Amino acid sequence: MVTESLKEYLKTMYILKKQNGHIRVTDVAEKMNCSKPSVNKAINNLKLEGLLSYESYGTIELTENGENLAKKLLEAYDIVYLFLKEVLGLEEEDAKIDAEKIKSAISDETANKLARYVHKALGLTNLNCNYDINQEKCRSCIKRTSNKKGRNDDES
Amino acid sequence: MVTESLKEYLKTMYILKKQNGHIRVTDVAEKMNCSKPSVNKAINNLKLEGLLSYESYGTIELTENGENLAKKLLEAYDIVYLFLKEVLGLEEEDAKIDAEKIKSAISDETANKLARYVHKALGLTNLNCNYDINQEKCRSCIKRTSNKKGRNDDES
DNA sequence: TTAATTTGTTAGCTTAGGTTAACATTATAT
DNA sequence: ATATAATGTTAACCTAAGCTAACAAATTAA
Repeated sequence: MVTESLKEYLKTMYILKKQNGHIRVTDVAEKMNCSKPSVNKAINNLKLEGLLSYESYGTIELTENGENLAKKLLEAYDIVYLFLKEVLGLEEEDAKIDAEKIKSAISDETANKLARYVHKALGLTNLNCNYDINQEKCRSCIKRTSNKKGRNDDES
Repeated sequence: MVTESLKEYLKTMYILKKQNGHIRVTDVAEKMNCSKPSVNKAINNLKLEGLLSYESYGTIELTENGENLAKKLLEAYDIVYLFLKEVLGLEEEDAKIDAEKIKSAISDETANKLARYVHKALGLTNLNCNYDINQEKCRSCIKRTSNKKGRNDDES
């Protein structure tokens, strides 16, 4: 079973892979504020779930399934963060904290509806944007649009 | 420590008290889809936290602290539910499921900002409404206001 | 190239939250 | 009033998630 905790590890690993090109136990432990043995346990469990491949002292690689799940979770984080910060007007730090918690709680359906809503609320047009955490499509598209606000073609 | 799980029990007990006038182990177990021994454990822990008073085979009563916390949690549930259903347009069942999860995840600050936002989004005026789950102030005020929409005095 | 440091693993423990089976108590119906 | 049913409790167990201490492997510096 992929628990909430395991999802956190998975997401962290995905980000580390993008940032550093590799995933190390130590780095995961540091980012997650937990011990290395805890990371080890998570690795074993994620491996059992087919979300990553790993052999002792080897390199950690997310499988296709693992990467897809990580992306999905990160997309949810991103859209919730945007909503809290840009729509509700929370402070950045508060928005991050709550987005982190909310993103694990919501269904795909809710995430999708929220994405759609946030885009409209902020006057954005490109709903096919994927909120890619790395390219930060979503945040940049907000910055882009905030300069020429008012545009808002309705297609829902 | 008042864990998420304990909060669920507390909230359920508060509702049962309002609905039935009393709180019984069996009813809590049924509402929570868990065993009676689990309820027993929760009772002991909530008692340790000073959130309810109880003696074996006696009656369960929330303390003032317990009642206040329960109310706060329920208010959060209500406002999140409203947002999901009325603003995002989720199906009732989906909204309930996600509201249940989200309400435990968000900070007071987020709940307040969301309440404010939902009221504005729906054209409501009485922001001092307390979203009392029992009197359903909030839902009824929506029904009330939806007949004379357009009114919207800004005071944030 | 070997000693020191960093990184990863294992073993054993703790806590929170849940379970079932068995028992105790209280309430109800005859 | 007492047998039956409903309700509440206890004991013993399980799992997930974390921890520390100790050890093993790999990397880096001397």
